[in-house]
Amino acid sequence: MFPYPSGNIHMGHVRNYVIGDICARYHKLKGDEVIHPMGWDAFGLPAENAAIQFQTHPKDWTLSNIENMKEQLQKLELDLDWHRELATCNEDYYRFQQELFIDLYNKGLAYKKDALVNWDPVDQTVLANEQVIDGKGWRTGAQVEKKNLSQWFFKITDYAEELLKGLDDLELWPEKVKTMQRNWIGKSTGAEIKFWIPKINRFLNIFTTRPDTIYGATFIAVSINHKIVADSLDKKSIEKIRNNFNLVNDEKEKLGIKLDLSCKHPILDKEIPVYVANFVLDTYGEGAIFGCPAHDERDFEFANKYSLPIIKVIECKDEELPYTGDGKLINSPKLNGLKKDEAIKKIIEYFNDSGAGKEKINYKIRDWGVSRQRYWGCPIPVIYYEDGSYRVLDKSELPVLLPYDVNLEGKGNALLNKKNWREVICTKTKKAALRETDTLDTFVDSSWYYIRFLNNKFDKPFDPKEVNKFLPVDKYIGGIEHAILHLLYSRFFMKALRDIYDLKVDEPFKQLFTQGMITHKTYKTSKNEWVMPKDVVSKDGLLISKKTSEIIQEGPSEKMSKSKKNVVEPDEILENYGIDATRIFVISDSPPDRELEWTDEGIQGSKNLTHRIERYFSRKGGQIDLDTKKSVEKFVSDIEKNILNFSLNKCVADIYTLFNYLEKRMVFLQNNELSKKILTCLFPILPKLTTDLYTTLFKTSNFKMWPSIDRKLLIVDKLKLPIQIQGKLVTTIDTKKGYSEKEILNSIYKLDKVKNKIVDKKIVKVINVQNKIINIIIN
RNA sequence: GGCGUUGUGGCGGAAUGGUAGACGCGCCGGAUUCAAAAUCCGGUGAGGGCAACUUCGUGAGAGUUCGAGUCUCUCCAGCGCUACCA
Repeated sequence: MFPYPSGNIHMGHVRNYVIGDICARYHKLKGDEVIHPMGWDAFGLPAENAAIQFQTHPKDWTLSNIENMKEQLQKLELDLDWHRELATCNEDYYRFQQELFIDLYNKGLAYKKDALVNWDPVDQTVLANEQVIDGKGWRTGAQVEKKNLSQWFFKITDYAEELLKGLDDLELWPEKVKTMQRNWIGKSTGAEIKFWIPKINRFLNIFTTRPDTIYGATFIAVSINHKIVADSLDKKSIEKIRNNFNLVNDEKEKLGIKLDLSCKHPILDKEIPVYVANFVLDTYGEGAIFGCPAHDERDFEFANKYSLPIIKVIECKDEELPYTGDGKLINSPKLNGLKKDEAIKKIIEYFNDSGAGKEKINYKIRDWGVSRQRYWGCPIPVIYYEDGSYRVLDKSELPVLLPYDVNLEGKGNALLNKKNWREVICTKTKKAALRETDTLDTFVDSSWYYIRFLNNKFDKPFDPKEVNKFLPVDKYIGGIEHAILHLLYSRFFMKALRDIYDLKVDEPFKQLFTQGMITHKTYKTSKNEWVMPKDVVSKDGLLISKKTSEIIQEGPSEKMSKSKKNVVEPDEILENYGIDATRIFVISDSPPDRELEWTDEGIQGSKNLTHRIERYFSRKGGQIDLDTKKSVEKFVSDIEKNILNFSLNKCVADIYTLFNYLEKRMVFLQNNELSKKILTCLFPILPKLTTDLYTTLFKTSNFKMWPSIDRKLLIVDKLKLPIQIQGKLVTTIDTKKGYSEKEILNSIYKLDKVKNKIVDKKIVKVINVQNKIINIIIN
């Protein structure tokens, strides 16, 4: 995943990109065609905030950050395709995004509507549902407000089913991410039932997953934003109710107001009351429910509070109420005796016939709101006429450039005040018009950058031939924090573009690898001030501050963060330990998908390993025999397997194992062909060191291809065969592969350890798993 | 509450159903050094034994199997996501 140019590379970036770099270098050595790009997710709010704070311009701030971070990445000597570099804030990127917007619009996948949207009062912009966490803005943490605004949306809901189904085929994605996406899409199967309201002469549509409990329905509840509320109460009363709802302290407390309406029960000859209730979500289903208190916890609570009847329709004990499990239907003439699933099937059939309802699938996912009331983003290519109508521009009218000269100090979106940019004459109608001042959510930028990487100079967004040839991305590496946002949006984009451009690609990322975060111990003074690790020294068993000599308390290891100051700077680490040691350490201590604790001992140990390898190749002597060749061959095979599995921590273990073995036997390979093999396999992990050593030993820095493995050398004939009695290990014996069971048993029975155990016993059975184990069963 | 995921030495972690603890860190001995760092050699799951050796041991309990860290079920704990989703 490409980074946001915040100013500096941090250790998380280093880990992310080193993992990718090792893969890329390995595949290049294998002769594979590798695309290993880098770019910048360069639009977004921090630039605007920084611009105001530091009296600069978002563009200048962003571009200078990019320059700085690029320099830092280059210090890491990552093998990146810099010719593919892109920044989403540059015209040559976002103009093509405007084309894609037009494509989406023409395909009916972008539309504008009035909607109750999430408003972040601090960032002064709308947020997508995915960007609201616990009712708070994902960046600011501010309580999100509801506002009714006219907004652009992408119709991700059209793809809900495909996005859900597609997850099953993403075998190389972590289960965790797939689960999160499944939950977010939130498919449920049930029925939509029509309830007739005689007084206003209309139906109320209600979605339920439990149509089998229809006979137990004793009330209806709708959301405060439901149409029938607006139709039956005046604005003042609605506001009053809304305020009452907002006053509730306990989020789960149920509140309801009875409307002067009642609904006909769709089967029984009775009417049930209609409430406005605070627990009914207006964004799910149609914003209305029927309450079956006997078999739903919320309905039960509500019914008790407002003394509504509770009718049991599934067999259970009274004290079990509300009972939500399966059971035999009762008190339900058409369904009595049936179990839940049968009852659901039957009642839906009945509704189909009577016209009172039908089977319905419902999704939690909502359309993606992409309008942002901010300056630093991709302008939406739309103009508005004085009568309020709008026109989406033609591609020939692009690009709509983001003006540079704006006043960011004012209130709201700076584009609103940029008159000479905003006011235009429509080229088609010659009428006066105003440009759309909202910009696109930055997640739109990142939803297709991997496509643009294929050809960042192309004069259209992409070349379908290249897309079909190279996509999906084989290996995609990044943090898990994008499990829903970026990774879901990108999947949607890929599918939408597939349908617009008739592409052959269904998914953007074939394999997803989520790397773990980097943690570090935290340090605090007695005044609760955070202290950076580099400012802490150990003295007489105490930790003290280098600067002030205050005593420092050590806290738990937590994710590196500027606020807790428990960070180490990549620049300093590179300076002190070098590229290779840094690379080794970020992959060595933990599997790459788990968290890694940064420690001084750890990075020092990695440094020592690089010295040791250097030293090894400077020494001479020893006899190269078959065992040496075999150990090198095994090394090649293990490293390869572990790189392919992202088990990079095991690669480091393989390195230690190899050198432990060679040094123990005092075999120093020097400029032997075996050294070539070893150095080639080490190259993806330790590019700098191995290049130097290779040059010294072989007078060239041109690595050959990744060595092909001689399978014969991987065969191990010598064998320590475990001998079990009753499945418990008794001893091991040295033998060779392909031993004869009969002969080996004879010798086993002579062993004291075995004799002692089987004396006076009868051997019932001997299980010989050839070359693996022998298990003797006695009675 | 729901879903997912993880539980293995002092620590990070290895183990296609077949010798649990590879490899590293730390620690303990020793060599080298005036001394330290670095380096090198040896040891290091727990209990018992002078020893050969022996018993126990992968969160708990059951099951499948000749054999379970690994598969199944039921719990427990941590982590993550989600949460009035009808």
